[in-house]
Amino acid sequence: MRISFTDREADVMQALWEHGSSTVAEVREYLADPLAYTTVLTVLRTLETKGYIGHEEAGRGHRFFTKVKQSAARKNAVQHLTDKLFKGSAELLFSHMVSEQKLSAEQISRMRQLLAEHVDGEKPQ
Amino acid sequence: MRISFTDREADVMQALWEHGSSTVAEVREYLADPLAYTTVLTVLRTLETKGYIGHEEAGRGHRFFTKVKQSAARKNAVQHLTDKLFKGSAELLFSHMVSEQKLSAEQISRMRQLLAEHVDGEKPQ
DNA sequence: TAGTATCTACTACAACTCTAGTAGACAAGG
DNA sequence: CCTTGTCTACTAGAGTTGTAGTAGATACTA
Repeated sequence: MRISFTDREADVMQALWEHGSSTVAEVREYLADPLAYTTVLTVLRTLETKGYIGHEEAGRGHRFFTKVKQSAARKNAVQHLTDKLFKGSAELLFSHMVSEQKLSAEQISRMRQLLAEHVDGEKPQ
Repeated sequence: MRISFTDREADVMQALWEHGSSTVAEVREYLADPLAYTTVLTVLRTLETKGYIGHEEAGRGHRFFTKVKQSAARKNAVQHLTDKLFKGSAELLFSHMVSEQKLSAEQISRMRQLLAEHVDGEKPQ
């Protein structure tokens, strides 16, 4: 099943992943854009309807928590982007990132390091 | 200005980038999903309204052509994905790709090659 | 030139998105 | 107990997306 968020939903999920289960008021504070309390609540309920989050009673209010892993959502999003704009080729996406997304020398060297480690992990000598 | 496509719009843009300027009937053939002629036309008109494509008279019909570069759209999409799900860190996205997006050994070695070349390009000794 | 096929333009409509207001429940303060 | 604040549930409305039908123009065909 496809995991996908609208922009605003992604903001809210990000807040929940980052801060753990939260009340509406808390989520509202975490968000960069100033939204009405009810607006945040509506987004949360939408996410719950879609099955991406759940909630439990907590005193007078509710406390919302994620039900999908951030890594799963990321994987899904990267896959979707790859399919839609990079003809399904992760490699193409990668080479785009390297050439277009002006990366610093340090970033590049860290990436090389990462790749080297990954290869080592795959083929333990 | 933000460049963003809905899923269907992305399909159509992909077709136009890949095959060059095309008529409605042609785009319709390029698409994987079987859509009504009028549906394709509607998507094209939406894209035109948004300024992403243009059209010229061609015999009885129209011929549509892209007005934004594929690389620009890609860049924009990667940026957006990075912002929304990777806390704005391209590096995080990259490391996710390396660790989660099961890549073949060949792909990894090609990536390493790419990175090596990129560094050389940056610092011509 | 009358019929048929093909186009674009306009319209439709349900589902989803985004934002928020209002109503009603509930709890705390005095 | 009554007022006030906070919380969720319900409702709302404008905008977008996805899909397609109908109408009317235009061109080919017999």
